Amino acid sequence: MINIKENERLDKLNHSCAHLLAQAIQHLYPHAKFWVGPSIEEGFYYDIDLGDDVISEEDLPKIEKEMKKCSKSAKYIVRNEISKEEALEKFKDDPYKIDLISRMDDKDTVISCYTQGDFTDLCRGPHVDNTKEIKYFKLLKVAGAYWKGDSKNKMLQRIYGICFDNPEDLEEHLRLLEEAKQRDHRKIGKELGIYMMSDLVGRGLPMYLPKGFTLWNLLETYIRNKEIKRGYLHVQTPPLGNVELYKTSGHWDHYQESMFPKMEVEGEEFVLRPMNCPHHMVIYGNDIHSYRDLPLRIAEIARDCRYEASGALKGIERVRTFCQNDSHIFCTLEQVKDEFKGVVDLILECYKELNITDYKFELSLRDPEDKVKYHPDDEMWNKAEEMLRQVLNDLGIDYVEKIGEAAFYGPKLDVQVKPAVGNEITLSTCQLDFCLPAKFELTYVDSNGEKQTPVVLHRAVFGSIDRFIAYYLEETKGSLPVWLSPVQAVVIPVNTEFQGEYAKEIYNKLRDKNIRVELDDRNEKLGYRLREAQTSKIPYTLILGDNEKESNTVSYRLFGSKETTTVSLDEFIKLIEDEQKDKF
RNA sequence: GCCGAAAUAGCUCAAUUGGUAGAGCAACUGACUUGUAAUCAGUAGGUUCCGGGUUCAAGUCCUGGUUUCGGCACCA
Repeated sequence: MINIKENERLDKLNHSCAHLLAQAIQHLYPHAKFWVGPSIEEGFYYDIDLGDDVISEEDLPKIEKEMKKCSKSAKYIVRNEISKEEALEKFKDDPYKIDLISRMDDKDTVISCYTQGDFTDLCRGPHVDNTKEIKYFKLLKVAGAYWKGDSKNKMLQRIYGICFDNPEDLEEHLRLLEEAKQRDHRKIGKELGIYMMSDLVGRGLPMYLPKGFTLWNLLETYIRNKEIKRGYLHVQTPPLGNVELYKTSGHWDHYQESMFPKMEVEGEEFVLRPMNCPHHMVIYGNDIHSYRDLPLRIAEIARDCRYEASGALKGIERVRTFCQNDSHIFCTLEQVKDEFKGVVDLILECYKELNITDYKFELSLRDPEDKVKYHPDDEMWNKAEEMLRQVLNDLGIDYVEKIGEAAFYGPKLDVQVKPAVGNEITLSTCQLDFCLPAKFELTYVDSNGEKQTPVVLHRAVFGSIDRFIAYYLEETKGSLPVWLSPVQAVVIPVNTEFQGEYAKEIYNKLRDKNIRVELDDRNEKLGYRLREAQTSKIPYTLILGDNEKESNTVSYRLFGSKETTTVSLDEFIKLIEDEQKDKF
């Protein structure tokens, strides 16, 4: 999908379209006050204070009509530069503009305004020359948005839209938006019987159906085997813990609002765990460790519960209980770089095998100003952040730095992807931690016989299995690779009476080989059953008629293809086995 | 959590200004025995998300709640 910000002309056009929107709003709602209206990757928006008025989606056509009228009036968009004092005077009745102006640097005395006909807006520009250039646009959605992005502030109304230079591009964009909706994991997940939700169970609490759980188990086996090959040691710990555990870790102070409330039993207080680090710290502390034991990689596919804001829930992408493919690597300071490299290498290896190509790395750093959230040890932070930077540079990995996105205990590397609908999400994460081991008083004995505190890397390749499945369904449009398909093949006898036995025989033989196969010998026409196999996105459809029965072969059709290939059963089995070779 | 919208059969959706809740698919029964994306006929299926209210009459209007969707904030 096109990124408006990357195209100078479209960037300008969309920004100007935001002004056109504001002009139309001013005509229709004369009391409206305007905050900001920038262009963004997917078009533009304008944040508006309408007082007690409400704009809903059904008002958009009316606003678009007024915008068209403003566009047709063909006014030049004229830039004026004024001083700060003049600006303060000019916009004295507009608290939002006053706020913007007064925050501007005093040295930067020149303030620019853009005027088109009866509408003037404070703005840096640049803009297109004339409103008549803004022709092919569409208002897409209305939303609430906090003033200055702060939830403590008043909520303004935001209108989103997009603008192009010609009707074809606009239409194409709208088509892509529609297509994205079609591959939303919530839609595919329902169609393919991956998971379900129930009000009776509770919101944000997904239940995986047989097909979904088959996929889940395959992913678990896949990643666990990879970890075993890389020297990880798997453990199992309980999905809840004593409140003291989280007071020790610091999560009680830093993370409580995301946790389900504590429960009290016989005077003891417990919480459902929101993450697994504390448990793993305790496991490390169960033994004394020599430097010879390190790095010690403790891993677990572990269930966590987080009390996510109700408005944040989204299918299985954002839920209130999920499983992390988690690990904590305990190591010496000298080992951090190699271990970190190992984690990045594992992530890249998995992405390659899963054919995930559209992702980016983010290095999340602390906000040095935020002394409340972040452990106040600048030296520690600087060291940790520099270490991660160095490894990324060594590996030649492109990344962007994000200030204020770090965990409270250390900086992290996140792998970000874009889902079909909505904001970027984190798929994988690797976090460096100099804090928790000290809080749990963890030690190892170094070569001089002295106690040292280990460093910990927190990492998850599948940040959550649930979220990974969500993303992967969208990436593959539900058409999973053979080695991950819940149903790899379906056997269809052409005629249930004459080839039914042969079909059953083939079905049984495939099942004996651990191939995930279904038999469709319902009394329906071949076309009907074939269609269903295709809409279920099953990779192989085996069609067995007299020809196959007599020659002791199978004919298969690959998902999405119209071609039929006839082979012996052994050849077919080998075909499937080859596709999952080296995956488990 | 906040702003806005929505919720009708298992699924996808209809139902004029308030006036008899309907279709396709799926399910079930029967017939048909089928060679590469929907065989035909019949049957059954509903507290119209849940409470309360207005009205002769509510899927439709008002009101409280629940869930979902689009955003914001938060985030694996």
